[in-house]
Amino acid sequence: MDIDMIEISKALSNETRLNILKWLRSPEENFPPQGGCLSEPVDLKGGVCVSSIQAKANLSPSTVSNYLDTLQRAGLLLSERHGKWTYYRRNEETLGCLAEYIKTEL
Amino acid sequence: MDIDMIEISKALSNETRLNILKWLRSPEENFPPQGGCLSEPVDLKGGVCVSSIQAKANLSPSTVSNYLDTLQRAGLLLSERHGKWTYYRRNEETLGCLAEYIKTEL
DNA sequence: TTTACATATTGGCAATTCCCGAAATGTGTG
DNA sequence: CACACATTTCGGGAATTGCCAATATGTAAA
Repeated sequence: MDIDMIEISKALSNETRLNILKWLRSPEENFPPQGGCLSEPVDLKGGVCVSSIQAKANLSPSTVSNYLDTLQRAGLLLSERHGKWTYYRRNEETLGCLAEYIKTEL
Repeated sequence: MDIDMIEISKALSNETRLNILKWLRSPEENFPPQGGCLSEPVDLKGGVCVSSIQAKANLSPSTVSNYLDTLQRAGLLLSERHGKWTYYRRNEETLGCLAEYIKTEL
């Protein structure tokens, strides 16, 4: 697992993106139940769809979509598409490596 | 100790600033001996003067001075002036808090 | 005080980021 | 197929950052 510290830092240097990461720590506390419209039940692994995140962030859909993409390209989020919806969740592996990196290499 | 995650992330989202932080982990390995021109011996606590950092970073003095200021305002560096020289060193307290913050709050 | 040197501050242009609306794409439904 | 809806991509104006040269400030030595 290699940490691109610059990409990650850029991704983290925006309040909304930081909040999205924090909200996704407890999806059930911060977002309505997910996956209710899916035809088949799927394990969403705590993932939340873009529109739920957009409603909470109070920014335009395109901005939120861009932010989620930024976080994903930095390796901080994972996404999974089910039907019309894309569910984003935290990538705990990268977040763990990040804390470790800061402690041991930065 | 409060972490301003946005300021810190902005400070870390530049390769040279990241390198400066890493170089300052082992000043004696990365920079010439410091404080040799001072009239009285002082404990520099591993601090390195701007010109030594500038020589290694290979950027203009004003850019490096700005970068050091950015890192200090984010709480990542400490500075101490002795004579004509300003010696910068890592602020390990903030760096420790940062790793802790990422692990427990981000 | 004059000079030299270390550093900090200022001004400015190029590049990047922020955030949006508009348009495009993907996907299930009638 | 046509339509509605979720999301992504595109284009652009405002704000911020990157980096420099020029200038200003602080400090020690001549």
